[in-house]
Amino acid sequence: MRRGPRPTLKAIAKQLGVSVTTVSRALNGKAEIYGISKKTEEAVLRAAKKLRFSPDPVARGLRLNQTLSIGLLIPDIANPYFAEIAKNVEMAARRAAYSVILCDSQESTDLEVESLALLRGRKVDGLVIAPVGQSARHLEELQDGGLPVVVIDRHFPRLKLPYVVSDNYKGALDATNHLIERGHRTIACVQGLARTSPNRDRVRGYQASLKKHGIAADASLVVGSGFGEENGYVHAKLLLTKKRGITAILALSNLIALGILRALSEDGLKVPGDISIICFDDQPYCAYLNTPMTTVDQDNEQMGQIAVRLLLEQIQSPGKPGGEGIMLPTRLIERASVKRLTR
Amino acid sequence: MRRGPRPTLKAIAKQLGVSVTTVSRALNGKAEIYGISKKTEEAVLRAAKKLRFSPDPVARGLRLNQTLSIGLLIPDIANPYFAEIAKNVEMAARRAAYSVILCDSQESTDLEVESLALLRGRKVDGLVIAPVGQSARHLEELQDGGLPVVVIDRHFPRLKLPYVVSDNYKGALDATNHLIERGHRTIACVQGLARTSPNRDRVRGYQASLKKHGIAADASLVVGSGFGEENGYVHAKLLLTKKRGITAILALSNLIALGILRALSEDGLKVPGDISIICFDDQPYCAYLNTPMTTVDQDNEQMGQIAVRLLLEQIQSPGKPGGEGIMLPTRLIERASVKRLTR
DNA sequence: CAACACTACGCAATCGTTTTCGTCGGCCAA
DNA sequence: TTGGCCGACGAAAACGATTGCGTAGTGTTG
Repeated sequence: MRRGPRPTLKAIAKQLGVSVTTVSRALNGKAEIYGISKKTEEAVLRAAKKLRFSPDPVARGLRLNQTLSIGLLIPDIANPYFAEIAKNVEMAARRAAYSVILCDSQESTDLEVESLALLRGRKVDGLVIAPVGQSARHLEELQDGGLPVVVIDRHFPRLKLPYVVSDNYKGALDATNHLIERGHRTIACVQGLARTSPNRDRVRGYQASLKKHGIAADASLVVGSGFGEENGYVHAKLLLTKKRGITAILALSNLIALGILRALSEDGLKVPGDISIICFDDQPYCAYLNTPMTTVDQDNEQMGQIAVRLLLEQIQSPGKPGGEGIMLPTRLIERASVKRLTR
Repeated sequence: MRRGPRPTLKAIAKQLGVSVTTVSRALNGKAEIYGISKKTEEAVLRAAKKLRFSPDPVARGLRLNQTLSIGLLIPDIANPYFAEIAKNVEMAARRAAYSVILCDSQESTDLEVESLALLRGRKVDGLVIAPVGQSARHLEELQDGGLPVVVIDRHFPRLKLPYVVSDNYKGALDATNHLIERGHRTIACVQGLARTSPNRDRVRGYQASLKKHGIAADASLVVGSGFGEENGYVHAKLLLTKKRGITAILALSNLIALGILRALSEDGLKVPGDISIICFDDQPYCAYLNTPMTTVDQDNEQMGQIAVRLLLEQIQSPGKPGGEGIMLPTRLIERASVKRLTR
């Protein structure tokens, strides 16, 4: 269909015997402002339609210093949680005529820094970042407002950048309450990366619930050091051998839960018969595990959409003091992995 | 750090008292060709380093008609299978200094067409497409070689575009052989979208295995009409009520398998005690299901990397008759969802 | 009839690079 | 002395779109 090179303003201008200026103005709806006759305007519009003209975004970008694209920086796009966020970011951006340039930092701060430079170099109009979360040094220089940025999933309290995160505190609080209300008293918590904000908030929520119910916090029940599966496996194993009387485990990520399941299965323990489990981050398969898993669902759909909305607001009205930050509610999805204890 | 506007060629030129031309040539390593003295060259290089100069890709793109970006068009980036492919495409592209513009067609051919236009409009240097697969009309016009393209996952035999797909035929053949060798004779197949190439090839593989072992093909054992979970659930239900003697099911996608598990669980049937299952598309959680699932693993890591390699080859040497297509081997991962029958 | 306003446009600069032609001075050979 | 050649660079034209100033022509008014 589309034969040869794409049409340019010049082509249309020559065909109609008018100047490039006039064509540009007519196509940009500025005919009235610049006093272009209806006749000419319509002729231009018709010609443009016939030739399927669309302005070259590269040339446009050079002149206007605006690319109609945003950068999306994700620590691991293969993680279904982030993949879903990416999907919603893409959809929301597309609706606003923006394209998404995807960068995967592979959970490496170095690659995150490199990607940031790359995206700036490409002159994206804005940035949605799910930071690795171990360091914020390189993010600080984004604060000056040169480039609109929204941070998602993990945030840094000291950073003055708008963010969208889950209410991790409340999520963990609810989950722990749920366990305690069903008679559990000795509840372990297998955590992820200790120095990240979601992890800190979740542990705080867990501890707050215990305190509220008058249960003494046992520091040795909070273990783990990563959001991956191996971490869940190892620490479940250790917990099972070293601690007595654990009736429930709160897993601070999905993969951690899978690791715990593996450990339990090896030891012949049943869920929820022997041990109850709640984990963060609902996934499509959670309902189809042999024991459907009770989970703390994060609204990553909203997270992606809101992030883009905040970003576009910044882009459209620069200089405004970018929002403070938004916390999305979590939702406890009850399935079958928690047993009601009767003593 | 980076204060004010980024440095330009002109800035460097003025500072050194040379022309923009000279700066450009020195920076592009063409000093010798154009006879620029070592002295000048080094001065330019030093100044560029000091100012942290990097050429504006937008301006460069306008002049060179090349954007150093590729488009990645995926039917559903939230699907972990595609997310993993996307990750590998991004990594491979980055290694070659290309950026990835992500488009999600949401399994809609209309959106696929729209995205294609958008990516062409953005003048990407190449395209990696996992087509929705229902229609190829809009892909035909990509054949003329104007824009380098590689098709992945699903392909169209009549389309003269290089592709990278799994050996779906062999994967299904192996899986069915595996079942038959363990004594199964009445094997159902719950398929996905019937008109897509992976589905066709898998069904052919399934049928070939039956034939090889002298088992009459029963057309009513091949059911289903989509790769989603609901399809698996519904057709498993129907199979269980209408057909007798089924001892194994081959699920042509991961989500289908989840649906089947749900149906079986509702009917109180155990895997593999009552029914054996093998499904396509290994996922991280497959090993952690209560009955770890035997799967046909596709090498989506390779798929992404090879796709990018093929694409870059086309980009770097245009006019060459883009490769024929590549089939990646699948791998049967044995876990515990298949029972050995003894009669 | 000169001054002015208004209509309907066009010229040319601009964005930052790359690249096609030069140019200019010096040196050497004829 | 002059022609040729080489070393070392520069001017300017692209690439395609946008935009700050014009400005030619027509009509109106004092």
